[in-house]
Amino acid sequence: MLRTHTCGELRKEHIGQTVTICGWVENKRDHGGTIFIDVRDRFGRTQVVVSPEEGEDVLKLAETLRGEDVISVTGQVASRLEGKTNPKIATGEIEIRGHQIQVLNRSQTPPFYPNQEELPGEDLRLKYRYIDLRRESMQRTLLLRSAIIKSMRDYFAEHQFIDVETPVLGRSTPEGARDYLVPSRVHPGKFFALPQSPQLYKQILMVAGYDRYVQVARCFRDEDLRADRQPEFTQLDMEMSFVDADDVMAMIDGLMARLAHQFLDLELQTPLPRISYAEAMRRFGTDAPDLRYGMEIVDVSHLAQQTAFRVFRGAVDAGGYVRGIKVVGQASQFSRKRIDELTEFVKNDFGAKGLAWFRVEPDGSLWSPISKNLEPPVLAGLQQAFDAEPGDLLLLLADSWEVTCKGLNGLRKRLAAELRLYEPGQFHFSWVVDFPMFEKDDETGRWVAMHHPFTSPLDEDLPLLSSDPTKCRAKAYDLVINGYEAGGGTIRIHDSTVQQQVFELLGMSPQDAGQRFGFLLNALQFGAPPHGGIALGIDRIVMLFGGLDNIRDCIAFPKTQRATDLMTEAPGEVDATQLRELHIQTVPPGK
RNA sequence: GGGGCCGUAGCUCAAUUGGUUAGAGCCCUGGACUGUCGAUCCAGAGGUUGCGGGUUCGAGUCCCGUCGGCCUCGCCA
Repeated sequence: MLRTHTCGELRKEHIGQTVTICGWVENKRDHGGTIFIDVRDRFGRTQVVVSPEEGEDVLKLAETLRGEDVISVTGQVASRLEGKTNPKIATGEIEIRGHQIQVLNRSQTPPFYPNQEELPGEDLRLKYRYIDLRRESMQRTLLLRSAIIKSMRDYFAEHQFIDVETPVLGRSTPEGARDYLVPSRVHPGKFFALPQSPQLYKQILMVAGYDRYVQVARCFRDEDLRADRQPEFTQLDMEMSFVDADDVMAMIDGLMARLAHQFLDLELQTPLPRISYAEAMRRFGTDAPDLRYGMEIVDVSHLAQQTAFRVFRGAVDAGGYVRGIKVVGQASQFSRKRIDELTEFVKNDFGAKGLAWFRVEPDGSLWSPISKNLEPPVLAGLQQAFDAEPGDLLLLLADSWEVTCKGLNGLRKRLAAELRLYEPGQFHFSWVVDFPMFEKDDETGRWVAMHHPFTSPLDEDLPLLSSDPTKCRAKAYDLVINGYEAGGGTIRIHDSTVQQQVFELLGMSPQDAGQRFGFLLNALQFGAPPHGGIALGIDRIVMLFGGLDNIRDCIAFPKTQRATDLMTEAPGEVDATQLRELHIQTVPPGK
């Protein structure tokens, strides 16, 4: 070892010892005679003092040091002078008298410093990620991530789960997200796909009798990025045999309680609250509602049927809805300009035709640019439906079910953030359950599986598979934390006739199904136990637990929004030779 | 593919309705200084205003295009 101690561990009790520390020069304060150097490693910061009595050589060397140089310092631990301690750092009561300094490596002047007060632009941080990762907050997050993953692994190990690795090179399955493809050199014209999740493998492990499987698995999806979405991300993937949905959720309840206790100092009440998909859509307009605050959606479609006002009446006559939310007591905060911004927001982002709004006047009446179009009983009905008090602001959308859901969810989230309807350290964990089995694909108009085609229907909904599949609900459950989908899972079909029925509903012939998932269907015929599981988004959980607002800050080497790596400049060009070996020809993008 | 915000010194930012030689702090270079911890003080260096066009007597500022970063809709079983 080149050192005897880290930069974070020396205390008063070490006074008198001769030690060697190594680290980066964080700061230098040169008084001409005496020089102070703060040496930093990931464990902390220690002050080194070089005074003239240490000798000409070491003093001269100390003068030349610059930020981010890597040095080792040998010297005696000493008490700081009376009144010169630094309570801001853990080692602030001591300092090292720098008898000997060795420069292990000089640093060029870096584009930015890890301790600079204003964060540089994110592109710079990503290009020089090795410097960005020296920042204390990045190190704190990666340490948190490491600790969370360790705790998860410990938990599952304690519950008899076996960690099994599954392939990264797999077979492309056309459903779901776009695949990242890997060409096969050995098989011209054929491709591997990187896994979107280890879904099929873990089911096969259940057939193989492993009973409880867990893996920290890297997953890949070639879709556009968001603040909470990366093209490669990490799942805590698990699967259990001989269980139903309650068992899987209970297992995760235990994990979440453990993590919340350990990392958030929060005692979760388990079982975690559950809400059905239908209720979530009705009350919050999303399958991942943020339950830290209210501002629930109110449906006033029944009133819209009683008015001649075309905007409202037209929406319901066309099979749509009039629904809205109430901003309590904040009407005065909403200028015309701000409401116009919200209107543009729902138009641009969710395809709403407009935004209707009402201010509740001191006398309790509703004022709005459109109130003259509404009959007094309708206005009274609105006020009653929203339980509107003076000072409240009502925001309504008259549109299809989907647009009212998306728009009101968007408004609700945006306003909650702007109006600070929740505290920074506040958390809400819940389950959303009873998802529909099927949803309509807007492009093709076909029915597709909402989760995946192996999801089991609810037992009581089995008859609906033949009578009214759209009403059929699935044994699917999503873990939602503060409005983010933190995980999702299902109980799988283990009955081949049910599986066939589902394939048929999805428009898949037995031949189609066999071609796509033959290996799984085969496996299911050789003694498949009832089984189910879940995958948790580790990056998102770290993001939430760390109080961060973007997933890149929880990943050591993330991609930009355009799915590139600014540090390595991946993706990059490859040699023609490589392409030839892979039997690949590239076609320039069409205009 | 659509909507939005941003791009000025190595970094973070400023620059009046379009108007003189584009400024500040930090960093960097040199100097002074024996107890600082955002050290201090003095001096200095540092600019293709992302890039390319255009409008104008005159563009960091306005217009068009383009590149890059971020937010978002679509997309993400």
